[in-house]
Amino acid sequence: MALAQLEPEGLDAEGQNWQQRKSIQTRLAILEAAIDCLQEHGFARTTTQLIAQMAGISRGAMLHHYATKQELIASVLEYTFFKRMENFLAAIRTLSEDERVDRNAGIEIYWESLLTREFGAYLELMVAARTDSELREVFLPKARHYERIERAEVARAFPEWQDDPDAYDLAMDFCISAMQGLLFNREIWEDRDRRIRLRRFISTAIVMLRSGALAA
Amino acid sequence: MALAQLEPEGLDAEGQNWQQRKSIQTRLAILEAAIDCLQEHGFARTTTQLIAQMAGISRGAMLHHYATKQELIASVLEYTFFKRMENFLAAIRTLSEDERVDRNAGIEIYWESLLTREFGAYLELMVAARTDSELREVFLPKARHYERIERAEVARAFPEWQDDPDAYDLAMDFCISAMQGLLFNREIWEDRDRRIRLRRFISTAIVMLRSGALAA
DNA sequence: AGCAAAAAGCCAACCTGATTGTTTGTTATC
DNA sequence: GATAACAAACAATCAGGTTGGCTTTTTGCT
Repeated sequence: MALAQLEPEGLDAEGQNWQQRKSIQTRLAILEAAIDCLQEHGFARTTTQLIAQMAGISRGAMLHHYATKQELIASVLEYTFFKRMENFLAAIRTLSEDERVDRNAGIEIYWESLLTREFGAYLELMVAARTDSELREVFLPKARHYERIERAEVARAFPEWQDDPDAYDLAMDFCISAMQGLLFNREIWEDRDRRIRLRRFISTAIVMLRSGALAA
Repeated sequence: MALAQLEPEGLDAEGQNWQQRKSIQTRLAILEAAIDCLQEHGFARTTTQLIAQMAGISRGAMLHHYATKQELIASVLEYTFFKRMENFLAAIRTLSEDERVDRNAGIEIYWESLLTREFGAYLELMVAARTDSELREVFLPKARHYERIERAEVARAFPEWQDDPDAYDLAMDFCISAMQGLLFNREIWEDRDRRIRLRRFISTAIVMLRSGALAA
């Protein structure tokens, strides 16, 4: 149940020969282009043509690497989750114990991870999967798998929770819900100060949950 | 700033003549069909053909009532918001003071309002508007307007908050974020008990916020 | 009141543009 | 020579919107 287990295969290995290196490079360009497309135009308007164009290759070349759109989307799913998670955990590890435990700085880092291109694309797939049955069948099993990995990895990064696993689970559910909900309403709620106040409130609630003052 | 002000025009008046009544009836059938389509297939796959088919009329007839898809969507937006809000407020008014204030029953009613067909359709437009620039221009101004109305109407339904408007604003933001975030992750989090526990936690946090024990 | 013109509700066929996946061909690498 | 990377053209499908026509209701004029 470790993050490293699901590092996208075929993208990291420094290939020996020219063709492998070229292939990896092109695949990465396609994935990054797909992320941009998803973020900017949404899943529905993310056409294979647009991705290829943004990646700077022909559609034919793209369909050589990813035979179908579904196959590409599955790769984007893995890639965005892994990249975001890796960056998030790396950022958490840079925190001092004081910042992490007493000042609850992980919350803001989590919030920032929701504002990345990677999560933008992931989110787009997440909402599209609610109504697109094909995507749903690809997305749900993966999302549930990722969720378990995320929980385990984050638990390791926040050892101060380890003596109360129930509270930790609740805090995770709570943090994810509240933050993602805020993300969705961000554009409707124009008042930035109010959004900041909400994040501070969420943070306070989590601290109180950890201290046992806010038992469910 | 009252809900009644934005009751969709042309749908409620009991028209005198036959044509007006027929027209209203058809428009309602179209709106309800659009809600079903949005909920089931998502915005991207909600085609005019599908809506017409589900409403039991021809595409030509539909485009007679709503000349363009954008026009129809704008009507769906108004209609779903109004209908959900009206039902929500009506349900709140059936609560006794004890249920509402001391047992915080409004939270569960709000949650149930998020599970309705109307909110399902509204949500679909909300997420699609994040990346569809045409829809965005229709959605954002309306959503911001509705948000103000919602706040004012809900404030009237929960008079126990009226002596602390700042806490009320925060509680609203918090409740909306956390509940909608939960809604999004509902399918990923398979454990129903954990979801119930999260709602209880959110409820507790709001009660503590009202009592002043959880100042931001 | 009677009747013709106008308008409303409705339908079917057509047109244009876009998207996906397939097929065929070309060049460079193994 | 076989295979991989890539490109371009093709076919099938499907979207939204327009046009013309048909039936019923409403309106206005005598």
